[in-house]
Amino acid sequence: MPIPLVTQSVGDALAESLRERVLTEDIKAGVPVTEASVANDYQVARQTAKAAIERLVGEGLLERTAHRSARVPVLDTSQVKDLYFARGVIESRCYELLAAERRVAPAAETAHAAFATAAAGMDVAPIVDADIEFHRALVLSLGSARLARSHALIINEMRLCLAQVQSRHLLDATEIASEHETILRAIRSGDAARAGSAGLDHLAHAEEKLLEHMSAPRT
Amino acid sequence: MPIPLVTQSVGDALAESLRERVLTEDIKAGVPVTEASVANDYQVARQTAKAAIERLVGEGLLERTAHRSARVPVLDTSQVKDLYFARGVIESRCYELLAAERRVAPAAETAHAAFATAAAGMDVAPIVDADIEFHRALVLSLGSARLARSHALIINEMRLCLAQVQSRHLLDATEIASEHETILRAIRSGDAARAGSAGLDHLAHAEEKLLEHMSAPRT
DNA sequence: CGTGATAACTTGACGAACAATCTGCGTGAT
DNA sequence: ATCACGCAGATTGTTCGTCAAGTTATCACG
Repeated sequence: MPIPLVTQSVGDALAESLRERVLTEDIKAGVPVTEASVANDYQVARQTAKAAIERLVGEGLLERTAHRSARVPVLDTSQVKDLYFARGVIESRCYELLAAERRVAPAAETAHAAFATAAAGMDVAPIVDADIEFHRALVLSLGSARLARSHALIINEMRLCLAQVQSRHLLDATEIASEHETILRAIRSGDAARAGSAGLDHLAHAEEKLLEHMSAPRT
Repeated sequence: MPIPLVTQSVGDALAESLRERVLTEDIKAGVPVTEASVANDYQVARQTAKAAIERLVGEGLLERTAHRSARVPVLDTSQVKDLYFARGVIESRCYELLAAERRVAPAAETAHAAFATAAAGMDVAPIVDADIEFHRALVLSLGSARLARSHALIINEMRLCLAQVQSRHLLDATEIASEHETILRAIRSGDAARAGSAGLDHLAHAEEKLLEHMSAPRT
């Protein structure tokens, strides 16, 4: 069996960097991301920048219409609802299936512990990352590449959305941790129905707070 | 509200044509799809061909490693299982949710009827298309753009797989139609559990026949 | 107050070029 | 005969320059 090496082309690295900058709100929503500006910022050819931008468009992290600059999409409430809905469809079934196997991946345990650590700190970003990582690890532990891919697409858009809203006001780390714990316990005990519904509850809470926060301020 | 117009850039049209050729096995699995050959076939620049190829790679319809030509992936049994598994996760939950609303979209009814029409004919392709369309319509009727997108990705890979296998031997149109009918009835009657399990059964049958056919011949 | 023309900006697509890399094949040594 | 080596061909990665086409905003004009 060949041992795989990880190499990265300039295009790959560019797309990755761009994706991270979008997800961390380093590139803010609404401002145009022109091919020329990206090419200039990274000192790459316009074609290369174009390819990277198109890749992100394909992932839903940028949006663009013909002959106009790409922008980070601003998600309105209906899109947020769609995001949570789609995520709920996938995740709740995943938790049910995991419960049927009574299996919790070590990665999920790790992420769960990491969340507690992050929650102790003052920064918001690590908490969000740990939260996301927890759910990603659970879905990933089912071992389905396609499912993980679909989930990753949705999760990334959600990260985008969480980055846009100043999420520091709306997350209660203690509550999130306890909801995660509930999900894990249901999975461990083999209670599929409860695992699924706990997942949905968790999402519903997050969605509710997020929507509430989105409609309130004029920011 | 603006009325949207549909225009297509060369790149879009190229990607679409290429996708169709891949899905219809016009471009056969295993044979290299070089940028130069695509550029030459369609009389477009290599960059344009490259962009289209990269898009299909992103959709999982082509695979490629650095500095090597793209090829239509040959799906082995483990990949087929993954495909059906991921599809089952999404579709079964979708049918449950539709049953909760007791709602069957007209498009699904249309597709169901179209399946019967196609089944009467001798060609296999229309039957496969109608089958796919039936499931697509059901998922789409939930109205979630993200979910539809995830589902479409998986469905397309599955079309690829069905095109590769000479599916004429393994599908019993009558049986498929009756399984579809079972799903619809469960949804209409509001029986969520039965709708979900009928969906899973349907997929399990298809998967079983497909795997059986894949392991048998030496082709 | 619209209407239309103009200019600036941006993307769409092309063509050519060179580097880096993979592949296969022939050569030569063992 | 076989294996390692190296070389040539094919293919992608990336860049540059150029032109066409489309979008947006401005501004003069009727």
